[in-house]
Amino acid sequence: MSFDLKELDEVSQTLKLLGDKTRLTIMKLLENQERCVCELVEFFKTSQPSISQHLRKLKDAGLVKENRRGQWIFYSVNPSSAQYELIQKLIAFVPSQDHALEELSKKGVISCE
Amino acid sequence: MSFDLKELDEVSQTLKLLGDKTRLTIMKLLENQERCVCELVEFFKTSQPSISQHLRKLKDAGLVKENRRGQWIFYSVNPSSAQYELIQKLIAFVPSQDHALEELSKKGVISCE
DNA sequence: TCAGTATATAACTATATACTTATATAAACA
DNA sequence: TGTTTATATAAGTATATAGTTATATACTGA
Repeated sequence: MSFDLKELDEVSQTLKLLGDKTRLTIMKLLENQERCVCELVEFFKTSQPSISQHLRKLKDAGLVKENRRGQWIFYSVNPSSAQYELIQKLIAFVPSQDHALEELSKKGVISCE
Repeated sequence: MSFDLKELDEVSQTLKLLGDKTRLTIMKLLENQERCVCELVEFFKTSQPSISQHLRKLKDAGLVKENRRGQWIFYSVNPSSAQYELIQKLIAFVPSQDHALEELSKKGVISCE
């Protein structure tokens, strides 16, 4: 397989992964800081297994990395990914989620530690 | 629905569309010039309905436009799309298909007019 | 008007995907 | 050690998607 074919696969695979609203938003949320699974579950108001499965896909693709601290597993963008530059450019087009995050921290939901 | 939600939908919808290797490559091929359906069918060595259906999705999303000239329908990138800037940035990451196009034109396949 | 060519659409099928519920694993702490 | 909390995984289901084959539409030129 040529280098070009591999690259095309990688780019389209990355776009397919981020073509899901939940995963795209997760990457946006991780843009500047790590987040634990429980924060993401609260944010999306969905089930914990659903978030875990999305994170698993992002991790398998090397787009995020995990870091366990005690009971919590914190996820962050993986800057070593071959797709890092592409990801950065992509999430620049995703609207900031700051207002929604604020709502959550007002309610005291976001605080794992 | 808030503006942000709409934008998130639009971006993820665009990424989902381009998360398919065929459609991503079509957008790359249309980067600098229009192409008729028959050229794309030859290029991908796949069925005509398959290409037509991919083009239909890209057109429904407003990413490409069509221009009939005689029997042929030429597709090109739609610069008026709200996603145009995103698309431009994305396809910059897709490897050039020039070598493969050369093969085709050598064989005289690409010449609709 | 008819035959040929280019393209689109419809119907069907096979596969992929996302979500749910149930359960397993791992750490914390009493 | 037993309980609680955080997270992952497995299995099942419903929906979405891409491709195929068959057919329809539209243009061209004799």
